[in-house]
Amino acid sequence: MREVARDLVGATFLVDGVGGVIVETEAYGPDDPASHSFRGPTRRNATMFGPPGGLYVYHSYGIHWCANVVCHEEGVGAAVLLRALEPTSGLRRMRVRRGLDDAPLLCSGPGRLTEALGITGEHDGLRLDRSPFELVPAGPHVDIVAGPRVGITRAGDLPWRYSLRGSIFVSRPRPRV
DNA sequence: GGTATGATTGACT
DNA sequence: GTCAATCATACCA
Repeated sequence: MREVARDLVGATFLVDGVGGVIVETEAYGPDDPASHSFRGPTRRNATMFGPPGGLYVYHSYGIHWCANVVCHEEGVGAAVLLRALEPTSGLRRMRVRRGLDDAPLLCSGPGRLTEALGITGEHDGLRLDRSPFELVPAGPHVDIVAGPRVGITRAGDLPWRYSLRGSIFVSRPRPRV
């Protein structure tokens, strides 16, 4: 799933026509203490064990939604967290949903991203290759920076955060350039 | 049934 | 830099 995480950087992701270019992702896999799938299937993470190419959405801190792309590693649940994107389409709707004007603040963080795109728990388990989603692969020349993942309490040393080098749209703890 | 915790964010010192 | 908000989920009894 680290490969998927890298491939997603630079891809264009839209929900109902609203979205942009993915600039930051994180990989969560099997044998990964920080992954929701680590302790086996539960009600929340069931989607992670479902078909690859689905969207895994969960509620975080009782406040935010976080969106992941499901992928499998040897049949075990794995996913890629979408952390940030560069807004390119539907800026107006994003600004209304976020209550902000500043473009770099619209989607620079997993909770912000889902709010701007209108992703909620109702999207959990849906397939990404169907409406309202659109996922356009990145071009061949994507300059990626790898670094430690953000906000986790276990396995914090694994460099499974990937971001677009130099992008101002990545989330707060800026990756080392 | 009860409690601890978190893949975050925004406000405040 | 520090800290509270806020609640679904997971885990334990």
